[in-house]
Amino acid sequence: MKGKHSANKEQAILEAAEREFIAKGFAGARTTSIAQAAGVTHAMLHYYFRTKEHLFERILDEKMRLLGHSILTTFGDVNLPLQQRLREGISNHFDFIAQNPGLPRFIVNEVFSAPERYEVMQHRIAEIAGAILSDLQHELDASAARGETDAVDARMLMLDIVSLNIFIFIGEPIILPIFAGAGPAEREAFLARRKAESIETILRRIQKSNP
Amino acid sequence: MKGKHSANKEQAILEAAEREFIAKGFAGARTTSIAQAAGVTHAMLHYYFRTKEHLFERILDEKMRLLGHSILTTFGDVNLPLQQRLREGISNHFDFIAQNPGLPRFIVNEVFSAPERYEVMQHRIAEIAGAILSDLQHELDASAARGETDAVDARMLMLDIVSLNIFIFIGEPIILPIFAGAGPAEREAFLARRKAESIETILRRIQKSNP
DNA sequence: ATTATCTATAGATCTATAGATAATGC
DNA sequence: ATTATCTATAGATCTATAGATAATGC
Repeated sequence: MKGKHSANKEQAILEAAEREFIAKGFAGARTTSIAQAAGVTHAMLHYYFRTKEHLFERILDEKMRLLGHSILTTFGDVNLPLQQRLREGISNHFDFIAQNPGLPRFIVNEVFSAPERYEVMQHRIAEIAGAILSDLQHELDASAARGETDAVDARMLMLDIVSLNIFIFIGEPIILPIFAGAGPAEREAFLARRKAESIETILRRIQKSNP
Repeated sequence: MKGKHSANKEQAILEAAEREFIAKGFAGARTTSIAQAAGVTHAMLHYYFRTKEHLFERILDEKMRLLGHSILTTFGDVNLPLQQRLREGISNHFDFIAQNPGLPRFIVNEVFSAPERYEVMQHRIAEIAGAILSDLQHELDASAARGETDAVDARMLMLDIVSLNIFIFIGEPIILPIFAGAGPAEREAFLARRKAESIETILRRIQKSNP
């Protein structure tokens, strides 16, 4: 059984590791820096997690689950009318990313630099995505058949949403200084505009062209 | 003056370094691996470029210029009508990224992990972007005034284009296995669809809603 | 004479572990 | 008795350079 104070240190290491890994990636992260940031000696890190790799995978797994979950929220409430559902889904997805702005870059990088880490999850993700997308496709087709919207491929629409919502955060260090400004208030305002823009762009994407 | 064979080796080092840095980032790259891939002894790398940092900046600068240039192409031929201009600009931009698929991720990562490297270029980029955007805004406003399109903010539209075009490539190792397939033919077909989707989405973004 | 290349190694990190000591729970 | 923590250090890389040797251009 774990001692009372151990939980603090183990947790402190995990939190410090999350910051370090997300900021610098696996290769750039230093176990000594993590230990220092967590306020423990370096040996403790190996006591709890054996290796750097081990600790890293613990963080990566958690973050991958988080990101996967965020995609699900994009589909919103199934009981709402199509446009309303999209509106809410995009908004929820955007808000989630805004609260975890470093997440997409972190995952994409680590999957890229070590694809084998991702292979395990791939099938599971593909399965879930397939199910949800075919449901969305049905709804899109029905709406088009009623003449309320133009026909569109659900997969393309999904990628449009994710692209519009996520790219800003991945490119933030380049984009923000140019388009917004340094202050946090300006950042807030800019993000609000981007969120509205995502929604507007997607709704126009399915809007009937020649009524 | 440089000896005849030196150019080959120096160039070989640069090319190997580009691959290594883009694949693994600054922290993950190994000068020994670069030398080996270039077919030279490790000492040669330091003979030509003194330090790893030096070699890296050489690559990063070149790639940044390249990416900056690619943004310019997005604005296409100024003499064409608005829709046509956007169509061609988006297509050119997409094609450029498709030929340098690792570029956006590389730049974004290195800027993120060392923002001070980017500060120098920031002002210059902001200036160029500002000039081009105000020109595009004029054209968008004129078109809206003529009642041909809906009004839209040029900066938002630009970010929409860049998001839609680039995100696919940044997320490629995650997206492609799910949405397309492993083969190069499937990749080609998928990319063609995405390019068409970018264009369609942007044109619909400015399309007049209530004619 | 200068430039290019190689061998060998110094010096700096960084991860990981061994082994001793302190704290905790039964 | 078991779990947590610390000190000290081994062992593995990795970058960088010193110093010797070979190739090139004048």
